[in-house]
Amino acid sequence: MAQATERLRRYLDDELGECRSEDVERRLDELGTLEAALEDSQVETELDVLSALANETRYSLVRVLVAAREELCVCELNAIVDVSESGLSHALSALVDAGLVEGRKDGRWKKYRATNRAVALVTVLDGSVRDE
Amino acid sequence: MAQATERLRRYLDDELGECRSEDVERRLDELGTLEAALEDSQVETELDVLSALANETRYSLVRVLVAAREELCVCELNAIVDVSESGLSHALSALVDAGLVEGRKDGRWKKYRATNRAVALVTVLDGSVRDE
DNA sequence: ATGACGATTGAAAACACATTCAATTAGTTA
DNA sequence: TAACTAATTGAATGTGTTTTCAATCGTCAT
Repeated sequence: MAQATERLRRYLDDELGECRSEDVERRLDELGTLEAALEDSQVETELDVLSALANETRYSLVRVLVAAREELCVCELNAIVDVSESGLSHALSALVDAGLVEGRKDGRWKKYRATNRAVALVTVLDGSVRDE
Repeated sequence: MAQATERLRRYLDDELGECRSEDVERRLDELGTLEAALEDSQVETELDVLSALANETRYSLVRVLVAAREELCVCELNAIVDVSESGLSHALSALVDAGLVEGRKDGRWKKYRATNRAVALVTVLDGSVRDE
């Protein structure tokens, strides 16, 4: 960190023409404010959501459930992804934890549907990737 | 797969009251259509974007660059994250590959800014996580 | 030119994750 | 109750990712 702030001092010196140690302090403070703009717990949740989506199996499931606009049975989702029955169950469990899908038991079948969160994210992701 | 479609047949039988093999075929076809609604290459890109974001170091960088609304020097970003100089460079490189940040060389300094894609995703993610 | 500095790169080590297998739970039917 | 089926769970393994270290590239100053 000592090395790093020294470099920052030189950078600010370059940018501002001059730079006292209080300028470095101020900049560090500004950067810290940018980072802390959001609660830690919320950032943590966002990372959990991203981690849940960042996997081919799970993302396929979410995409299909969003596109379906209705709940689908596990036995139907089985036809979508290329993992074992157990792997599918693990995937769905992770998506539930991330608040991306909701599960409901219906007799001996279990059905899952996409949450609003999943719809919003898939929609924006589609849009932001389509128009490069 | 043989086992799986057999289960699907029983499920459709439950749901429809009856189920011939053509009903199973039709349902499998419908599910395939849902999955294939988007080009493979685009889904691949979306997964790359998600993978790039799904990491504490990289997500912190993106958040700060989005919040900053201006380009920041690598030496400034160094103060944000808790990795080595080399680790920071690797992280930024991955973000560039995913189209989430853009880099520009300015003399001996290098500056990065968030792309529209990054702004859109962070914004929606914030919104969708805030209102549970 | 030479040295110092900012930043990046590639390879290795440390670490985390996804998938499977085996066992289990819970619902349904006989 | 016992047998069957749908789905889940936990542990283990294999695979991929993150991080660091060392070396390198480009820029600026002397």
